[in-house]
Order: sequence, then structure tokens, then C-alpha cells
Amino acid sequence: MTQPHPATQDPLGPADPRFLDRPSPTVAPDLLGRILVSERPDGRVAVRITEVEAYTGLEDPASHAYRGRTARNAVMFGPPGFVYVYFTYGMHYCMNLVTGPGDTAGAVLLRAGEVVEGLELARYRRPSARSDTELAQGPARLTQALGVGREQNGEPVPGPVFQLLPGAPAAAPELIRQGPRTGVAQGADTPYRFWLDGEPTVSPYRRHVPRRARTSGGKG
DNA sequence: TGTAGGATTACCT
DNA sequence: GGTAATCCTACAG
Repeated sequence: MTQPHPATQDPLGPADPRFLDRPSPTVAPDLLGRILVSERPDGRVAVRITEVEAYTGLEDPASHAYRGRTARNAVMFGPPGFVYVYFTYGMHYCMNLVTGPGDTAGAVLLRAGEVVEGLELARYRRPSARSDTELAQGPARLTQALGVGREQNGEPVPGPVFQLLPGAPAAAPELIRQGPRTGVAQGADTPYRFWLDGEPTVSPYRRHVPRRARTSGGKG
């Protein structure tokens, strides 16, 4: 279930405009170890990315883009280099980087990271975190630690809010692992989840569990 | 217009 | 280990 990822031969740096204009399964491992900076009115938080998932668009039954363009996923169908933020489970936001090639609705979900700047602000934003490891351990936690919500949907990367830095250093290729995506109902066997081996911020893998049918007359 | 279910998390035993 | 929370989205009728 876990396998090493064949390292990219000639990876582009995140400052290169072509960095995100590639298929998402290629971009995803190249994001590991990079630094994502979030500049918000209340301050600046940066995370070192440790876990991601690739979604490939119309061909991918697990992608929000699978059923075509809607108001919700419109950003994914635009050019690479923008953030796609979505709301889920009635309370959480998660963020993606829209990738290429071109307008193919590819995206990489940012699943976990290590807060490397703005620890105090991240702790304030994530009061339920019992340790700094939990500040950005999980896609909704990472989004909350960065102060990202619905208003950041469609923000450019790089841009005034988000910056993607090389990392110091970027992930060592031999530490990159690859396996099935977490929590998705369809396409769960496609090994498009990438993470850094040994990182405590990587969220534990969970298979998708179908919601139990509501009982008629019961609550809900 | 109604309804089922979700790229999750926190808290319970 | 299990499940409630909570509302938006997509889709059927």
C-alpha cells in the first residue's frame, strides 16, 4: 500500500511559472517539503508541506471536477496557479492548488504540514490542538491554521496572500512515499496520495466509510 | 422543492 | 474503537 515514489528527474522550482502547469500527480510530490506562506490581516503563518493528494479532473471519479464545471468548482476549470477552497461536512474548509496541464481541472489537495512560522498565531487559530504537531495535521486543520476560508477561493499563487517557497531543502526524494487517497468514496485505489516518510504531521490513513442511513423519525 | 451525502474533526467510551 | 456536529452541494422529481 505504501511505495516509494520515483523521483522527478528535473523538477521545476516553485518560482517557475510552469511549476503548477503540469499534471497534478507530477506536481504533488514536488510540493512536499516546500514552504507555503499565508499573509492575512491578523498575521503571517507558513507551513512546510508534508502530505498532499492529486486529483486529475474530469477523468477522476474522486475529483470535484468529475461531473463537470459548476459554480463550486469553477476555479478548478481555470488556469493553473490558483487556490481552490471548498466547504465540507458543514463546518470545514479545505484548500487545493489548481494544476495543469492547461485547463484540465487538475488539483492538489494540501493535506498536512508543519508550521514553521507564525506558531503563536497558528495556536490561536487552532485552540483545540493539543500539540504543535496537530496545528496543521489534516486538510481542514491546515486550512484553519493558515487562516484560509471561502474568501480565499480563487486567490493566485503566488499572490498577495499566498507564496510558495523552495523549502530548505525541498524533500529528499528517498523520503517520498505514495499510496491510496484518504477518505474518498470513488477511485480509492488510485495511489495519488504523497507524503514524507517519518513526518509526525502526516495524518493517519483512513478508508472512506459510507455514512450510516438516517433512521426515519429519528434525529436528523 | 426535497433530500442524501460529503477530499473532516473533536470528543466520547 | 465509534459517532455527532453542521450546512452546502448536487441531483432527482
